[in-house]
Amino acid sequence: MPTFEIFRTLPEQIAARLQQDILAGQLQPGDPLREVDLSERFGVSRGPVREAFRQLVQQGLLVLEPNKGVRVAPNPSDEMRPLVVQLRRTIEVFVLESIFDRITADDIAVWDEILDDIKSACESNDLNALTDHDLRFHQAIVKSHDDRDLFTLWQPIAMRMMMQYNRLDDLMESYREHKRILDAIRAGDQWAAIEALSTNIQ
Amino acid sequence: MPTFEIFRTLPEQIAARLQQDILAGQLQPGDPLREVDLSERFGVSRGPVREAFRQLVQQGLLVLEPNKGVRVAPNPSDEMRPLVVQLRRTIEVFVLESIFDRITADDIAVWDEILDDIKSACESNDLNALTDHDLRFHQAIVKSHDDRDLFTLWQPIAMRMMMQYNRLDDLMESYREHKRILDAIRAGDQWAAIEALSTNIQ
DNA sequence: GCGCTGTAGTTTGTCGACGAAATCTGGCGC
DNA sequence: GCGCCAGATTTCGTCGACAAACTACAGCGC
Repeated sequence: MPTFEIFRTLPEQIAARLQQDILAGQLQPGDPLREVDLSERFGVSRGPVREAFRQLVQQGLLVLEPNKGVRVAPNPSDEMRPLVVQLRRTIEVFVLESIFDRITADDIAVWDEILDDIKSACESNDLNALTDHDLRFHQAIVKSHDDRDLFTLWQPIAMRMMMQYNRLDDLMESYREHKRILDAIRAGDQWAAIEALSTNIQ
Repeated sequence: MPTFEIFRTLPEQIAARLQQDILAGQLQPGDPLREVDLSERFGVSRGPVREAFRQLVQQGLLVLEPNKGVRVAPNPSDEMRPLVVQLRRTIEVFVLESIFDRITADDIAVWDEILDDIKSACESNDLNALTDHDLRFHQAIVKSHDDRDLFTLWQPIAMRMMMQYNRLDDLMESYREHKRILDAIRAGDQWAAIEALSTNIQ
């Protein structure tokens, strides 16, 4: 029995941890992951680890070869990036369009907090933290849509982009982009919000 | 690509079977699925069934409530359909654009066979068979792209559409639409092929 | 030297069993 | 009759063990 508090299901916790490690580059594309290694590392049996693997496979972060285990997925090819960008834009713009007049002060408060985290990460030049908070920012927007199903549709697409998070030379630019989105939302300017969102996704 | 599906693993076979049952409407939205029932039905243990469940959850065909099991997912809301249509069009058009000048006679031969199946299903007014072959037709196109990852990205989106396959009054129209796509490809007319594909996806 | 083959060792795939959470059911108090 | 609580039952979550598939490598024949 693990000694730490359980917030979500065991497989979810494991998947979340591995996702961090992969997006942070501590696990490189091609690296093999063994079920026993991780089950020992997390102090659980192989079952939950296996389930976490399958989850991450569906999200595109791992690739599965039957009877051979999983490896960290290769980065998406350059050819595919425009497609993935277009798909992600389509979804997030759709969300913004369909909830824009229903956004509450609470929503904005949450997003503001994440924006602060983004700012901190940019200021301290911490790329890993920035990747994490950037993801959380967009996650929060997508999840604010009533239809929770939308999030499961968005996630694998967003993951493909997060795997190669090296678009900006100046990290601070990321903070400015997200601030522009949130400011536009706060001002009730839907066009500007969508414009800023589209600019941020590329 | 082989003309018939090759199933490597047990969970894959189970997932494929359940997918058929769901798309054919033999399992209705909201129906609960119990692990022991299916493990007995397929003569396997609960492990593989569990894994198949998780796979179908990620594809949007099932919904999972922790500690409560899985149910057949509700049909996508009408509000979401335009989004899903746009996403699926984006991907399939992308595939067609990026492989158009590399399509071989073998590719077309495979697609022709599936088109025949579609024709048969339309003629015998068999909606379930049509759903199945329609899915196979588009699967074959998407899978013909080098990047196998594209398929995993496409699948959950396509599934959302296949769950409500009731667009046409006259089934024969489906055959004509797919024939138009394939004829355009055969004639080397990229614009017409994309146009026909977009018409088919709605 | 080169390639094949068989064997040992590693890793995944599957299974049956146990414990935990949720649901159902019946009885009690009001 | 109605609502609530407790025990029984069902179902999921997790585990440890066994079986099957794959890998690596040494030995053999050519």
